[in-house]
Amino acid sequence: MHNAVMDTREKEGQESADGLIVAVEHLVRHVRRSSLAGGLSHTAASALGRLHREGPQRLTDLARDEGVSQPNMTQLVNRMERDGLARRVADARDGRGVRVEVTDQGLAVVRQRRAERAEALGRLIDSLSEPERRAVETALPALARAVQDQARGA
Amino acid sequence: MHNAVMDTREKEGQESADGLIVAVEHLVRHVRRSSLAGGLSHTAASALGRLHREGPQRLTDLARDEGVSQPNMTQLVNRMERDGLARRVADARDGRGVRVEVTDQGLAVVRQRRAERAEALGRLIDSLSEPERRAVETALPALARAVQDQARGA
DNA sequence: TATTGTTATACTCTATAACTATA
DNA sequence: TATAGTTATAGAGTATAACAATA
Repeated sequence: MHNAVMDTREKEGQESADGLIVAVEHLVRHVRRSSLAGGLSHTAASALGRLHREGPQRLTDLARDEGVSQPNMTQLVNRMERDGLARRVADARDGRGVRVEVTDQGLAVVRQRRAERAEALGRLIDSLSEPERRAVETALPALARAVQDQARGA
Repeated sequence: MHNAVMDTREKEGQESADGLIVAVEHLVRHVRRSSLAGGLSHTAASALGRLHREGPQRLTDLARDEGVSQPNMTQLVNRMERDGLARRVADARDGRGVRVEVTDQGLAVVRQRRAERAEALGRLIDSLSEPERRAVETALPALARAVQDQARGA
């Protein structure tokens, strides 16, 4: 029995993923919908969250890390600046560059949004059985780690 | 120890969610990025997937179920029709309505896209330990079920 | 010459308001 | 009058190409 399992080990993830991907799609949609409150778009929230976690950053670096084009990030920063969520400051060391910072207002919105998402996930988790809850607390961090490992490898 | 745990049981989901939401955000982003291939937008893929699962539907029903406005769905169906992924057919029972169907080409694209997402998730799962894998196989369906229960309640 | 950022342009996706046609 | 759908309009988010300014 164990040998058979080990022999097909490489295919296992693939096979179970076929069924699991539907579950992930439902979860993805739910989380995305729960976080649109606060008037903050997904894109803006993601960029602001990064600026919050990692501090002020070059526009180019922010574009690269967020996986969007440089013109896209220029426009996103324009919108965030207009909405009082972020600001541009000149880069003292490089006359070509600008550094993007979160404003206090932007910070407050980021926190509110994260709380909303956490609350939505918390409601989900509360409705689970105790073993399922433990499984979630193992599975989610493990998957997040796998995502980061894969990002590094790729 | 167990008593203390049980006493704070109601708050547990909320507290762990604060940390888990970061994991979910990483997973959400990863899954979304892995599925943009095939030239199919997230919106179109979601609508096509539903039409595939549930069969031809009224445009209004599709808009409601997908959680978008009716004009939005009109335009989305326009784009999908133009791209050969779906078609409008007159509703025999109601002269006002149209039914939206997936074309064979649309079906092929939906299948390809789902396979891509499943492969991406499969790669993630393959990099986990055996206990983590089992946790994922418990956690994801449980969360998906919780999402659906919540959608019904709300 | 290479890099940083912006501007120009175009397309998808989204919403609300106004409209047409049918029930 | 109410419902199904489209059209009009506007704004966010995305990309590539062309450009300006600095290194």
